[in-house]
Amino acid sequence: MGHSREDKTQSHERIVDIAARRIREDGTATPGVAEIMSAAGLTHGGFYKHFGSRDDLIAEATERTFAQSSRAMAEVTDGADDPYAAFVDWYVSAEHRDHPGTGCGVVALGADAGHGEERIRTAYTAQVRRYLAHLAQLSGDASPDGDEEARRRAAVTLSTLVGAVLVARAVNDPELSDEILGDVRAALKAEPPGGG
Amino acid sequence: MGHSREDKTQSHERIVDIAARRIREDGTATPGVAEIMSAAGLTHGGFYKHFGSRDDLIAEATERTFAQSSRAMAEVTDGADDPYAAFVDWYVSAEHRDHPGTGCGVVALGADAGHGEERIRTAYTAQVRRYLAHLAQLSGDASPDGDEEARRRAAVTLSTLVGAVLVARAVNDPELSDEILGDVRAALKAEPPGGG
DNA sequence: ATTATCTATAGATCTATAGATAATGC
DNA sequence: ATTATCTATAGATCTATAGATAATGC
Repeated sequence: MGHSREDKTQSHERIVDIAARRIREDGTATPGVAEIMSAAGLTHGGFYKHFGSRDDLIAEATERTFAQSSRAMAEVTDGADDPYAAFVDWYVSAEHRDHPGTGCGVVALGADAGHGEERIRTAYTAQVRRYLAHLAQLSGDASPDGDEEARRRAAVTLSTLVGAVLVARAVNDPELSDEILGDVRAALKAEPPGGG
Repeated sequence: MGHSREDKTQSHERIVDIAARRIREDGTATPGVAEIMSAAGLTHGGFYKHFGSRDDLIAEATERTFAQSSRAMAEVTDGADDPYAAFVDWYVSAEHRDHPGTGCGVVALGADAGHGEERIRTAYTAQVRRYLAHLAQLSGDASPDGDEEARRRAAVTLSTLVGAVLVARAVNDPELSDEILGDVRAALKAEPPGGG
């Protein structure tokens, strides 16, 4: 048995990390308490010393998902020659499509957030705002209404990114899936945010 | 008791219609056999005389969802002054966002299709192809590479439509949700498919 | 003494089946 | 006689709890 308080903290982190991956892979409803605890190397009995309920874990895992997304977004764009193109290429990639567990929660958890508890929706909404702000900032629009126009454009860009990955994951024809991703990458980069 | 063979056919249709609505509202995993049968005015015991398993019902309900989507798409564009604008306004509307049960399955079932059985993904893929063909056809592109270009554009447009409604349903700030829908409507109509 | 985790299990829920009931349809 | 639906229930699964165990930490 692991027993120290530090062990407990590490167990907690491990449980949340695993849940954050599993809910993106299979949705918030699918992974059970026993499965998640087992993946964390623990038995299910101790779960309720860590969380008040399964819903509490799912909410915490959702929040962690978006914290990870924020970091990933910054890592991808920071220091890139063309941050906007780097962001598009990262988001609309076969790699991202094929690994939802480590990918963006806005696409993986979109449907679940729509059906879910307020705490999940609040975390989701905050991440959408961060994406919009980041995308708008990447657009170097210098026109008078630049800020407002950039924000409008960011909403459209985000919708396109999210929709492309959602559909690319759902179709069971790999060629069609690749085609959608390729078309969206090309279109978004051909008309970058500040380019009008 | 209702007993005739016609009664059974009607019961079957009612069960599938209700399931097709409920899976779009809450996902394919949520509605139970008992709940769906009860909503159809029946008890759960008779379910397995209609379907081999719950999964069979969900697959049939998915297929019905997309059959309904195909009809809705045609109704919206047929006879419209500007079929493309009519389609965008219909898809990216508050009405569509607020009524997933009668709306498009490509957005409502996207995540479930990604996790789901092959039969669901096949129905989903067929509907994506129909949307792409319809959108490409609405684009009156007369340039040499018109067909190919129109198809590429359709993939981008579909991604934007789907992503906008997914995100608009998930955020819990009504103003942000309305803003995303409004921005996407304006952007897609400002740059219609054949317009370059 | 406290506590992090374990084993065992209660209680609820869900899919699926068995057998009864009351009509239809030959 | 057949069958569409009903009542009742078996069996599996899942969340949550109770009590035991073996360390930590004062």
